[in-house]
Amino acid sequence: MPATDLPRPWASVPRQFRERGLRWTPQRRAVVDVLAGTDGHVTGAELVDRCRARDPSTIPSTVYRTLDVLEELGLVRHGHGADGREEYHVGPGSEHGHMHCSACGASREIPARAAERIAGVLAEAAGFEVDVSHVTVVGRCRRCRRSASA
Amino acid sequence: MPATDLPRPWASVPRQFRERGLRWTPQRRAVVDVLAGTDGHVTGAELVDRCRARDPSTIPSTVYRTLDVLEELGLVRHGHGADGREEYHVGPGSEHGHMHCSACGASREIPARAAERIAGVLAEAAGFEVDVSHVTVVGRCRRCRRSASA
DNA sequence: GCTACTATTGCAATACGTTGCAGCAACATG
DNA sequence: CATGTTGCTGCAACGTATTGCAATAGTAGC
Repeated sequence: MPATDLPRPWASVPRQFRERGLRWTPQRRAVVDVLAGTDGHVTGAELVDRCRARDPSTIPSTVYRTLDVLEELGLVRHGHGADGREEYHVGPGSEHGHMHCSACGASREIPARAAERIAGVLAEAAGFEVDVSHVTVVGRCRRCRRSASA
Repeated sequence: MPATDLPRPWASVPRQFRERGLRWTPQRRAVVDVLAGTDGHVTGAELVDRCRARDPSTIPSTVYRTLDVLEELGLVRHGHGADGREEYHVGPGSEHGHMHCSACGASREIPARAAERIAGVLAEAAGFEVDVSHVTVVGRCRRCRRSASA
């Protein structure tokens, strides 16, 4: 199985691993395969499930440890959903936080423009540099506000 | 044990329970007692531990369920720490989010003024009404930024 | 292809929270 | 004070995530 089997953004991952003295194992490849077929976000548990679907012998701790490594390499980022569970953003370039409506359960991305302004506010007020992609704010979305006030 | 044993802001809690058709039980009283002796924030696990310190027979699920009820009554609010664990803010009037520095581990409150501006940004950009006290943003604090750039 | 080095795996144990359910007990009522 | 309702508790099982450790298996070098 040549490494070129991996889709575009992931093709060079095995090399990145080895260059760092890390090892490219079947288990890691499985996780990366699953991530490559994932669009946007996944929770840790979902990822474990999908890996298990391919290989029932998959061990959760291995998946989580692989995700840690991938995060160090900058290939995924993780945050926490409204309920505090791990949530992974796949692929660099998709940095964004989330807004979660506690009324209807919907989750939307925070627009980049808004995220920038928020980062600006915290930088100015407290000198704090926010990791935008780690943020999930909870509240009520436009629709639920309207129907509540009606 | 008269209800007046409970410190100021909690004295009327038993009544609030009963008025809603809820019951005032020894277990609930224990949780409220512990909360009354708590300043600011606690994690769920901490709360369970403190309850167990008073009464080793305390059951975690009872504590968590009591916290849910107290939150519905508006007596506590919960958010999620940087690692996604439950974190309770004790007492109304202390609505605030947190900034957690992933470098040094410190946690500070988000200044009310900044929180307002952030809420404004999201309301304007997406019509979203943020529950400020549920927010924990992760990033780097002023000090860690400085030492990193040096 | 074989070897040595050591990064990873698998597993078991642990921590934090949640949920379903049967039995118990608060409390309003008479 | 006895009683009926039904909200709560305790328990056990489960879901999600993390950690320590011994055994395994990638890799580089020969």
